[in-house]
Amino acid sequence: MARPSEFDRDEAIASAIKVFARQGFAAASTSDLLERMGIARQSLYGAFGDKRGLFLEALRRYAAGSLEQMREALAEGTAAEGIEAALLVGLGPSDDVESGCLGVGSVVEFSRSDPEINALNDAAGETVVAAFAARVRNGVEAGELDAGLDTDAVGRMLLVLRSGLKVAARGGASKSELRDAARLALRGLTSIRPRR
Amino acid sequence: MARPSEFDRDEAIASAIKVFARQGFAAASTSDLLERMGIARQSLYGAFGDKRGLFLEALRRYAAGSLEQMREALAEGTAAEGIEAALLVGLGPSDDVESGCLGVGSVVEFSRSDPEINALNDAAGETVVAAFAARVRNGVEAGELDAGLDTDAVGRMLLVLRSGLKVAARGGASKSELRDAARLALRGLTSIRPRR
DNA sequence: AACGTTCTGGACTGATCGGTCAAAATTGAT
DNA sequence: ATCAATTTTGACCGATCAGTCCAGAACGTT
Repeated sequence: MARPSEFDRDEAIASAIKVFARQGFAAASTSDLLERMGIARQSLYGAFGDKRGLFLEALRRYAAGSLEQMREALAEGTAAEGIEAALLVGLGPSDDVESGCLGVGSVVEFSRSDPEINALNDAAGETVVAAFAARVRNGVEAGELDAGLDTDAVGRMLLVLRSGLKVAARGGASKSELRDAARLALRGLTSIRPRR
Repeated sequence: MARPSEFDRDEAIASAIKVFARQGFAAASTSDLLERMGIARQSLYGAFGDKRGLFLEALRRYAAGSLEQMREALAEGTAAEGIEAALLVGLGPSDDVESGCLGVGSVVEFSRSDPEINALNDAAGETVVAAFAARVRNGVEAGELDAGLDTDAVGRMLLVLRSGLKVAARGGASKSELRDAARLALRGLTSIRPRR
């Protein structure tokens, strides 16, 4: 048999996520990645093909982890509380001032120019929307949210809102500013309100 | 006297804005810029110092233009209509599928790493927030919006929302999806509603 | 212990990066 | 027409980029 790998693939990807999240794809040099991942050049190309392959793997991993975080937060308290928690989880300068969201980062950096990245982001977005929508339906059934809501549309709005919060966090907004913004945008969902 | 410039500075900046908005700062090579701007290498360095200087100039110009667009849209119809229009102006795939927002793009790309860019974006953000807040106050006085609102906080929320919409647009969202998301997030602002 | 296999480290490659330089070209003023 | 000033042009620079190659080290198997 052959000599086994000396590095842990999961740890290496986790380190790559940090680098990509802070610097973006283009600005993260392979040397940066190798240094932070603690592996040799050949190991990277052997294990991930090339820089883009590593990025795709990192994006997949990040999306899965991010979704899991959101699902947990979403289950908290009332529907409004859970949604607010899911919108804010992982944000704010408390974690890492310079570290951004790989999802938002890749959408902004690549737009629709890379089909594979697009497919990944589209799928991740739909999953998040579905999770939000399910919690909204749940809240409506519990009488916590306005019964007249189009739950899918609300799900999409919440994804938009979360993207905006991530941009604001990356721009330096404080946790309390983010929370206030989230609450204000959520006002329209709670309780029955007169139609104009 | 000396030989006059052969290129129009404003046009050159406008072209640079397009390149930077589509590709970001790092991925836009000086060769890309020169080609699209239609000027020679030395002209760029003579007129703008370096690539970053050109970017700063482009960002300034873009922010001013974007603000002007928003002010016009903001004045339309009722407060809610104006705010919705301001949130959506310039967005959607109708204009250019690949062209993004230089403001959001630079925040995501640079985070807080470049003080000069940060100062520009911070100032632009505050101006937008102030414009939104003023329109909200106006709407409250006209009885169109809930009187209990913290208008500054609403202004900040609207900036967050606009960032999110720009990300969604860059990700390929349709105009109607963007409009629906904006309206849902604005529901909480219109008319008096019972406190939970 | 010897072998085959795989991984590691570091030198290397052509391409491209942002930026500079010097000479030619073009202008208004005299 | 000549001159001073300034832009343009295109060649050029070292640095860095993503990616390749190869020799040697480290393993499981036998």
